[in-house]
Amino acid sequence: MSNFSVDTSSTNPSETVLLLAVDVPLPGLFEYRLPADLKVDPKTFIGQMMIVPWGTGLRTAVVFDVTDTPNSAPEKIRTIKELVPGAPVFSAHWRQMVEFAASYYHCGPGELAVPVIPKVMRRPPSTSRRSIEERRAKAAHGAQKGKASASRSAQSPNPELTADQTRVLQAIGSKSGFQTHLLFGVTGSGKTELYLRLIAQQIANGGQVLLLVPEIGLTPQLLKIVESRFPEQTIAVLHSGLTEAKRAAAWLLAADGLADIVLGTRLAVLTPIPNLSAIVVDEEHDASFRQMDNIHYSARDLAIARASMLNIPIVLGSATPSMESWLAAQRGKYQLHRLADRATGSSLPELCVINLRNQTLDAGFSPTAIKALSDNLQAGLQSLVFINRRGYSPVLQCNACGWVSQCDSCSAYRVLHRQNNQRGYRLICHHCTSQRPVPKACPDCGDVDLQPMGRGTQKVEEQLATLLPTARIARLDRDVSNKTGQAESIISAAHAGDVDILVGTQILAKGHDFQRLGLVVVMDADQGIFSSDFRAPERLFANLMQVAGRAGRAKIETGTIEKKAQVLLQTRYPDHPIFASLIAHDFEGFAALTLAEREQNELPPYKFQALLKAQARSIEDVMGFLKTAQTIGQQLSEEQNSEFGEMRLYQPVPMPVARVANFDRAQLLIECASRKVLHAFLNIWLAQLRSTKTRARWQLEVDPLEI
DNA sequence: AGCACGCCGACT
DNA sequence: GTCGGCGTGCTC
Repeated sequence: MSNFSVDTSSTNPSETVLLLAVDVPLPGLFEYRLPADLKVDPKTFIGQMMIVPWGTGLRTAVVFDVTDTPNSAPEKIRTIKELVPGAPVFSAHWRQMVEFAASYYHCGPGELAVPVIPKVMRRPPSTSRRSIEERRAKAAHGAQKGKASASRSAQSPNPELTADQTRVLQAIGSKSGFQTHLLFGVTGSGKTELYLRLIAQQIANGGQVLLLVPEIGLTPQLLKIVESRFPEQTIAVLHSGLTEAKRAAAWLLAADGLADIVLGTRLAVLTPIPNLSAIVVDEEHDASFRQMDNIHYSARDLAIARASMLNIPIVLGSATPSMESWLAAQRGKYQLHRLADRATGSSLPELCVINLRNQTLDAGFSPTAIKALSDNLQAGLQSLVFINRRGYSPVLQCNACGWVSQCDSCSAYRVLHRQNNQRGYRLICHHCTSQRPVPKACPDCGDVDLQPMGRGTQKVEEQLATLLPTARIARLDRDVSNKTGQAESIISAAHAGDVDILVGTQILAKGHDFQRLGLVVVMDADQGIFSSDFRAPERLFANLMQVAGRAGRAKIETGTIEKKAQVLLQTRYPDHPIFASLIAHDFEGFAALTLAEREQNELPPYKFQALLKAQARSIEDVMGFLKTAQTIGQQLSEEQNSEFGEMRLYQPVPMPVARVANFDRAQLLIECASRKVLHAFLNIWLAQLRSTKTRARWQLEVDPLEI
């Protein structure tokens, strides 16, 4: 206890105030005063969680610092309502990381800091059902009990490492301190086993390990593997599908240093982990590491920043690394480790490209694909059919006058969906989720000849049933997986062998092992080849590799003959170089080609980008704002002796879907070869934009993924 | 982002 | 005459 007291009388010219990260999308920290009767050194509150008045209500906040020289006028500074007892104290390292992230993504520190705290712990103590101390005790008890029951079950023996795995494990272990390792290997090459070995090494030394995965809800296998390998250890699982109470319990185990392994999705990257000694990011290329609810950040990049600040190793694993990571490895910034062997001994699947041109298709399938599906069914094996469109049909059209099922709030069509339970159909907009019944006759001309154009998962499922009447067919897409339990039951039915053909979207490619999978059909491999988004081919390659990986996980034996799993890619552009790389399972060739193209066209990862997005009720307001922003930016870069001479500002353009829910949307891309210059520019530019009067709502996205 | 204030349309 | 839509402005 110090005698440092807080003088609230306004005669004192300098008073010590706390600087807090408050959960609002405003830059910087906010100044608050301690209650006058509290005679405690304000510094002792650094890192504590507080409830503070904000506007008319209350907000959760974290104390980041103190200052003797507040910026606000004394009468503007409000007093902290209360301290949240029992909350973990956020370490200097954690605060540094949040401040780094806030400056990098040009958002408020509180926007990042507060949402990582479980909701039930963020409330004022008086309104909480359970105190944090109670939660903590319960979580620790639960973890203890979990260990006890786990240790009774036999621990699965560690599999023998391949020569490749041993070499990589040694290479990673030989480097101490911060190092980004890029672990490159196809599905089944044994990346997971390496993660487990690394984790074992770290926890043997008393460290905590953070394991980040794309979407844990869909990959319970990994959790099972980790649990069975570490029955004596405490594992904190953090993902968006948990109940708030469970999330709080797991989070406390991590934050109190009790969890040996923190297994989580992107949300977990900012979890306080006091003894963090290594980080693993599985499927580092995966887009789901990006964007949280509102703020767009890359969990992978933040994980690297975190490892760097703590001077600890980080391992990024992928069969198809992002171009950013691959280039960093080429330049020696990351250490590249290749895992060439297929550790499970199963062969890679055979990929075949099917030219759709001049072919008579049946239900969207080429004759080759239908024959393959039928043969695979005869052989008693399972098939996966990929179609990247939800619903029955992407658009409903009037054959007489050309009317289409345009959404009246968005620049998109309403998609025809078959209702899950009833027989009926509805038109649903995938952007604003508005629904309409299917009109009996054309709203424009009254003709009754309304035709569904194109096909989605529902139609494929229906048509396949006609084509192969004996096959047991199931469907898996977001519409199905949104209904609780439905996705799980379909997956377990597929695992149990009760499904012959599984039709679905990309959701199917992630982390499922189908033991008797003999065939994968990709109905339309073409989206992405001629997309306006320069990253589309990269995503296509990663998706197709992942899909192919599904088909090659296990050796399939029919009778005495070993059957190689087959992947059929239907395309109208069979000569596109992407397919040659795919057939050869040659990511490196694809990456070399892609990087050369990116360098030639001055695109990331050779350039750094930021995207200013704006929306308003009228397109004039949106474009007006972005034009102003462009002019301001242009002036900054053209000033005499400007350090921003190399900044490039593009013309504002409407977004690919220009209108959503009656808001017009447009964007302005800016780009620079130097990250440092880009961020210095953004700081000045954004400050000017904030003081620009406009009807448009806007936000900045750093390192945008989709343009 | 919330939340309050303020100004215009369709209803008990 | 009001309820409520959302446009606008403010938050230490």
